[in-house]
Amino acid sequence: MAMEKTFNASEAEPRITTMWEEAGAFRAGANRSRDESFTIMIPPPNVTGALHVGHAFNLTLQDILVRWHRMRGFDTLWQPGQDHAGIATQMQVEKMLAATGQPKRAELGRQKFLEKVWEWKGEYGGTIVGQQKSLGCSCDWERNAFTMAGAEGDPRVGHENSPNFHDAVIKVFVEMYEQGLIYRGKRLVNWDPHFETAISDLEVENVEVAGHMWHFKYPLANGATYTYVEKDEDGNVTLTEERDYISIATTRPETMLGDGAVAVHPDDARYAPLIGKLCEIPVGPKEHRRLIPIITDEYPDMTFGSGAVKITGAHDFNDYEVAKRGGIPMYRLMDTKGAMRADGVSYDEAATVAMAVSKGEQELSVAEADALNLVPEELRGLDRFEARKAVVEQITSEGLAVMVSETFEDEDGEAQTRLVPYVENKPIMQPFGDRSKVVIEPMLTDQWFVDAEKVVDPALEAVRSGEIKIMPESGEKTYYHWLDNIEPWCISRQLWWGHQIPVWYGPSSASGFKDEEGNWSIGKYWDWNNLKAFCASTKDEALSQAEAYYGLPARVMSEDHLKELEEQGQAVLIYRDPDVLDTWFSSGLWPIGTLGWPEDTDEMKRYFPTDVLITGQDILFFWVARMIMMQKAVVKQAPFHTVYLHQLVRDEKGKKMSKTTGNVIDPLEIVDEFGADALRFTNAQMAALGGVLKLSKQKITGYRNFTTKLWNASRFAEMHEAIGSDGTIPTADATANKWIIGETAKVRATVDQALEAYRFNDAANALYAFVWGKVCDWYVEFSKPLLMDADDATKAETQAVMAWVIDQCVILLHPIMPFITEELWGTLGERQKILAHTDWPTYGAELVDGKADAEMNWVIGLIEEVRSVRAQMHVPAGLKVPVVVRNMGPEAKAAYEGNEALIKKLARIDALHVVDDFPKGTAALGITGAEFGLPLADIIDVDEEKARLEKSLGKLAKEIGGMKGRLNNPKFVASAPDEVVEETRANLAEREEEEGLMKAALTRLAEI
RNA sequence: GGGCGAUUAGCUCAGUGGUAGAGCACUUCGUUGACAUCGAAGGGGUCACAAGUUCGAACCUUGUAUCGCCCA
Repeated sequence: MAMEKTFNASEAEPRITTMWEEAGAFRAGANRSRDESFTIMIPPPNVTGALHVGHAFNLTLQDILVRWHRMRGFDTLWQPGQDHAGIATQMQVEKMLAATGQPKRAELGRQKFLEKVWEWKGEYGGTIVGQQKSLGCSCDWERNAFTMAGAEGDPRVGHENSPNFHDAVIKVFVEMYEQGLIYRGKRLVNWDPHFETAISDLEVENVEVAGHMWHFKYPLANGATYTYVEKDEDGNVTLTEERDYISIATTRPETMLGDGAVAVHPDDARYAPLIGKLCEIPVGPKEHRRLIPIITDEYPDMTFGSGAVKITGAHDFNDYEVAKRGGIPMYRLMDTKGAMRADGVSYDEAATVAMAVSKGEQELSVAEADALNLVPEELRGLDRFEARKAVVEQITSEGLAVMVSETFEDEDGEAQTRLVPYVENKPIMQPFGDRSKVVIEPMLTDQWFVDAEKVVDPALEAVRSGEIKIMPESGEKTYYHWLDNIEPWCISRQLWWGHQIPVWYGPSSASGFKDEEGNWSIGKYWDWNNLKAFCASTKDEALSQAEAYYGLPARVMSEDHLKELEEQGQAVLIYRDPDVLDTWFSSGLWPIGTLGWPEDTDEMKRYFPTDVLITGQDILFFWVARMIMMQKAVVKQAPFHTVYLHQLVRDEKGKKMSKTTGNVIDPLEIVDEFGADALRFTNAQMAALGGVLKLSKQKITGYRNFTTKLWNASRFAEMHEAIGSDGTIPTADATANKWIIGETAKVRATVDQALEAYRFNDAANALYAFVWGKVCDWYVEFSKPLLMDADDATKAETQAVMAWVIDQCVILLHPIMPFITEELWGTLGERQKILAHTDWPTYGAELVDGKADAEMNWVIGLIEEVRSVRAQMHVPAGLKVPVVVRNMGPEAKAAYEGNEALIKKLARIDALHVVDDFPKGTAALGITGAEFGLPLADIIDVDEEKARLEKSLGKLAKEIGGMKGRLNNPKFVASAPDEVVEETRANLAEREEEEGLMKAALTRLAEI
């Protein structure tokens, strides 16, 4: 049955996917024929996710490596799975609840809500798996893992065989806690006021927005004054002014209420007399204006604004550091929703305490400072942006805004000047929650942290020592830079969907649990700032820890009953931390958690440590570095030996793809339109190490055309019964056959070398050039006379060679283009095994026949030269012409005679005449080994031919000049490697031979 | 401001010391026994700039310019 003219991807791909699945083709260890294992852990996509081009790219590279290793007989595992994605999933489910008119999250309560999440996950969590399959990903899908597997409520849908990831996460937390690597503390974190949780840096998008910079006067205490002097670069005084204030610029006036100090640079002469003095925050009730100290710190930039900055430690990351260094109190101003605080004592009382602190009369612990609400009554409860307006308004109306003069036209059109508050309109970088889209608030809160400094050293060492290699190398520099300056890692999230922190709290002490009358009286002994934490894998363990600690029975109180404490009796009550762990904490354990750790599983033994991690450069810190740190901390091993980082996939112009720009390419649409193979080949082809990834439909179209080309070459082979090789390397007599066998061997070596070095683009380009440029352009053409006009033996030989060559193309292309190749494999022969399990070839240079190689290159050169001259001399394409030759050397004679049929056909020559002299009007061919010419007396255009020859001569002269120059330089001959000198000599000889021919031809032309 | 990187054909990009490349686009020709999702031929480059190292530099060194990305 004749093959269709093109490959029908949309019909074949699902069919082949099913075939692979039914055959269990991708199970761990499938097609294994050797002991070495090869493991890749998929970077787990969010369970809420849908496949985008970045995934498609990333997955293509992984699949190429995995299929390549599987075909080579490695014990191969590509571990798939999904990440539970705390915020994203919670958000998705809340949306669904709203859309379907169900009760809200808060109304449902934690337990019920989590049931809904699990339901949702069961229904939609597998979406991306199907999409990954449609790309041809050869993961062991039966092992699909999930980072929440085994957690409370897990109904095991879609990740039936996942190891109990929850156990692994909890065990690691407990172990790290016990080793002192995890602690709880009050620190500044990125706070999302919409979701009311801490979020990671990764979930923050810094966006440049139009902002304002207000300039305010902070009056000096007690009406003090100083001489403010400004100088230019040369030290000339440009401004002298008596001032009773210090000028402060801010983009966030509402945070002024929480200022703890004003800082200036220690080298800033302008403010030197003010150091140690107090100044007034120009906002809040007059009678309770707070005074704050003027301190020095390296942080302020003397050249920026006034050079003085206000320090609000509880609401700004830079200020936080300054405040820590300078012992400046940090006053939190907002609640979890980003509104100004309404809790605590009155402003008067709070301000009085803060004043005492400023004056050094009192000290506050971090917790005490945090408890103090310094928001004036009239601003309490206001949204932070409303509060900003109010603060600006108050300060300005009081005349404490810095004023500048402005020109305006009065009613009569006269130019006038007036003083206006100095407010700069300027772009500022503002942090937004990537999901909530609200402005992120740096907020001082109680959170759990991994003491990263304590686990960073083994992770740094792993890369420094070469145990782990990061590609491209620039990634290693970035890695060092980040790890050398590592910050504590906030791992708690105020969410419900996630691994709940395995810590229970109780009172710090059980002494005095009974009052004088012997009655139980627990509640008043709770000091919320001084709790005892019990960290344990299970509730029962926590309880026994607590009982041992208190010497009394302990029980876990329900979260809902915190306030009923007093009513409880007969036991110490402890409660569980309601927060959950950062999703990255669990995905940090991905390499071991998916393999069943902490159980001593067969998979851990076989597949860990894994081999390569392929992921986006953007999560080097957030995931890769943390995985290395955690695996090193937990199992004392590096999780992988190679990290391959790639960039973001962009549109054809290099722009980020985004829905708002409308330049998003949907990989699933591409698969529908062009087939998965075309997308995959494009991905491989653009995967230059460290390169910018620009994807365009045009490029994909080109590689779709390539699949068609391969299909049609196979179709040709099929038409001539040149199919069904059994894999035996054929032997050949015909030079063309010998040659293509050698070319195949060469490309196999190139592809292996390229993949060995993760140079996917080199592998793809080599295969493209081979299949299209060698097999289709030349070998198929060469084979035609051999298959159709030659003797039976030659025909049979050529059939065998072509069958083998096409099979090799299909095998070598399989890792990049699995579908069309699997289809061809099935179409072109009766096979022992499916292509995905076919042995990868190992033949090499021994198949290259140097003589055949040289001969075919000479033949190709001759054909190209004839075609070129024909085209330039306007010989009609269909017209067959004779060729004349003289002074034919033995090699040229053998080469010509051995391939006469091909040459005649491809160059459209009807006969070769050996002559002593070229007839007049013969166009010379620049071929070595003989003088060939095209006798074109009737049609030759003398001027055109002259121009052509002169052009060739010009090129030759340039080349010859360069080579002669080098060879005449004794230092070149002395210092260059011998083979380079030899090569140059040989090359020069050939070019000079050609030059001779051209010159002779030019002379003859002059005779016409 | 700090860090990392880029600059090669009209476009997108390979190219780690030895004759400047590919794909696309462009021009001309072509229904030649697989393929018009094709074939043949062709045009097109001071390898950003400057200095240095070297027999030899797109490649190594230094500086300059411009443009990205990440972090502040």
